[in-house]
Amino acid sequence: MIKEIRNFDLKMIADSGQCFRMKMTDKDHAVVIAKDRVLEIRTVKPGVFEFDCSETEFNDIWNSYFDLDTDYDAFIAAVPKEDGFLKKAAEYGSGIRILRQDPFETLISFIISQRKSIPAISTSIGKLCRMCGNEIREGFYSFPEPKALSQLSDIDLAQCSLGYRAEYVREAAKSVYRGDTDPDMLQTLSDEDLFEALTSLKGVGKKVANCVMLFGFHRIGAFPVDVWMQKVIDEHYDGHFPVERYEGYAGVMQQYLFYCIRNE
DNA sequence: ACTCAGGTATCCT
DNA sequence: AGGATACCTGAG
Repeated sequence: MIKEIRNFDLKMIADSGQCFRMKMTDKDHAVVIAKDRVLEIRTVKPGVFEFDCSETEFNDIWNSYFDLDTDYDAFIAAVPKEDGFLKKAAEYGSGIRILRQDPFETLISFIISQRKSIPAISTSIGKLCRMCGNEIREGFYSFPEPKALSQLSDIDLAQCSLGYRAEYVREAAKSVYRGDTDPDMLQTLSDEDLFEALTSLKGVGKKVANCVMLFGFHRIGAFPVDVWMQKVIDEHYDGHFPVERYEGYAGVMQQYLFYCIRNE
């Protein structure tokens, strides 16, 4: 499958921090694991990509996963010229898209993310998948189902280097497995109610809830503020970022800012 | 060996 | 309400 795609850069997306299961295998090859699928992508030349899947699979799965029907130029163009910093950041990160990742995987991944470095997060998630995901291809494992994850022993969880997050992960998995937390139901909630539902889970605070909303439920108005974002906001926005100016898509701006400062 | 990491719960005032 | 503190462990 050869596709011409605007605003799509493999390395930018892999490094954007929204996803822990997409890796660059070399300069222009990426491997993504999502659901029960593994996908390899190659940059043929700027703006042109080869996907190692059928056209049907591309249309059914990956087109939506990479949010390819959304016009990101419009987001970039929406930045007012008064905000030179964001303007520059949006140009710099113009290859980023907000992936439509699985809600359960995103929830667990960002619970794990607290007080961990990105490499450490990837390691933990990789161990979890190997431990109780399905081997979908030689050496590649799917993200665990809620049932499998909720049934891991303390020893199993400790082996995944979860530390004090182990209880959070187990309880969240249990809650989903029991049906108390139902991703399909959550999807129907308003942003406010979704935020409430997520933060009612132990180990899910404001930042994690916003990441899960943005990356797992595609609520692109969600605006996660972590230590990096706080630094930009303090240094460039006098302590307050005008989220209200970007009502409904502030999360896209967050990604541009985040990517920019992480790579400057 | 030593610090710090994409935070959160809990315990204060 | 808002501020301080402990927390598991791997990566650099």
